[in-house]
Amino acid sequence: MITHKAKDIFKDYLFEKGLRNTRQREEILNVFFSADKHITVEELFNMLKKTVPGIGYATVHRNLILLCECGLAEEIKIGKQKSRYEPKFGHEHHDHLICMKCGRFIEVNDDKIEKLQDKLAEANDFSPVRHKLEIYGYCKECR
Amino acid sequence: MITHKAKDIFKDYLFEKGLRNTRQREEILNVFFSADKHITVEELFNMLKKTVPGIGYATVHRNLILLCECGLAEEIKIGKQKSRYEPKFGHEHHDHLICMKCGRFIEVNDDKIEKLQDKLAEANDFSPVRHKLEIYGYCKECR
DNA sequence: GACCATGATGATAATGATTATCATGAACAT
DNA sequence: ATGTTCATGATAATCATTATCATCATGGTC
Repeated sequence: MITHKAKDIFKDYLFEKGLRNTRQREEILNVFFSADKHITVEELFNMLKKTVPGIGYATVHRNLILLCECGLAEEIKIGKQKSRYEPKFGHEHHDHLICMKCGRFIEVNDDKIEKLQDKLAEANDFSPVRHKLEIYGYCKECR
Repeated sequence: MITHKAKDIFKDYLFEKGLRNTRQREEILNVFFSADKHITVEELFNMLKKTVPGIGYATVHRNLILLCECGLAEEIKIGKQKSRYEPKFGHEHHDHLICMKCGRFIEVNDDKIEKLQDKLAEANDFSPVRHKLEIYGYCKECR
C-alpha cells in the first residue's frame, strides 16, 4: 500500500539530491509499494511494463537502488538467489524464517533476541549497527 | 591445522561416492585447512599454485564444493562479496560480527540466542534446521 | 606390471545477475 | 521558450560462478 508519506519522502530525497521526478519514478514507487513483499528487479520490471510500456530494465534497477538509498526499500540477498527488494516505509525491522522447500519467507521479530545480540556484540568490543538473522528450515505446509 | 581425521573423512567420502584421490585433492585439503579462515576460491587458488604448479581454478572451485558436501567446509556469502569458505572440522556452529569498515569477521557464539531462535521458529509453526546470524557494525579498531 | 574404464584435471567458454555506457529524450529553473 | 543537466532505454561490459570437453591419471583387474 503506497502512502502519501512515502511519496513525500521520495520526492524530498530527489529534491535534496538535485534529481528529477519522472513518470517512471512515480510508477516504480507505486507498483513497488503495492506489490508483494520481496520482489525481484525482474518481477517488478514485468509488472511495470503494463503500466509504463517501453520502460527499461536498467531504469527499474537504478531506481530500486535509489529507493534503498532513501530508506524506502531494503535489498535482501539470500545465498545465491537474485536480489529481492522489500518496501520499508512504516515497517520496523524483522528477521526471516526461510522455508528450504517452498522458499517462502516468514517475517518475525523478537525483542529478547535483539537485546541479546547487542550484548553479545558489546562483549566483543563491537559496536552493532544492524543485523541479519535468517533461520532456515521447513514451514508448516512443507515439513 | 589439518588433522589426520579430516583427511580420513575426506577419503572416506571419496570412496563412498566412487571418486578418486588425487594429488590436487590432497593439497587442496592441506592448504585449505592450514590457511586463514574465510578464504575465497581465488585466494586458495593462488596459494595452491605454489604447491601444485599448473593447478586450475576450476579444480580448486570444484573441490571446495566437494569439501562442503562432505561437511569439511562451509560456504559463506555476505552481501555481494564473493563466496568465502571456512574449514569446519572440529568447529561448532558460530555467528559472525562483521566490521563494516575493515571487513574483518569475529566469530561468536551465544547459547541463549540459539535457544530463543528455536522458540521463535516453533512459535511460527516452523521447523528450524540451521540459521545464519550476522551482526554488522564496527570493531574495536575501527569504531 | 600392463590394461582399461571412468573419473579428474585444466583451459576455456558459457552463464546469469548486476552494473556501466552513451545517444537521445525529458524535467525544471530561468 | 530555452538551455542545462539529469533520466531513460538499449545494449554492452563486468565479474563471479559454473559448464564443457579433450586429455590425463587413478585404481581396480587380469
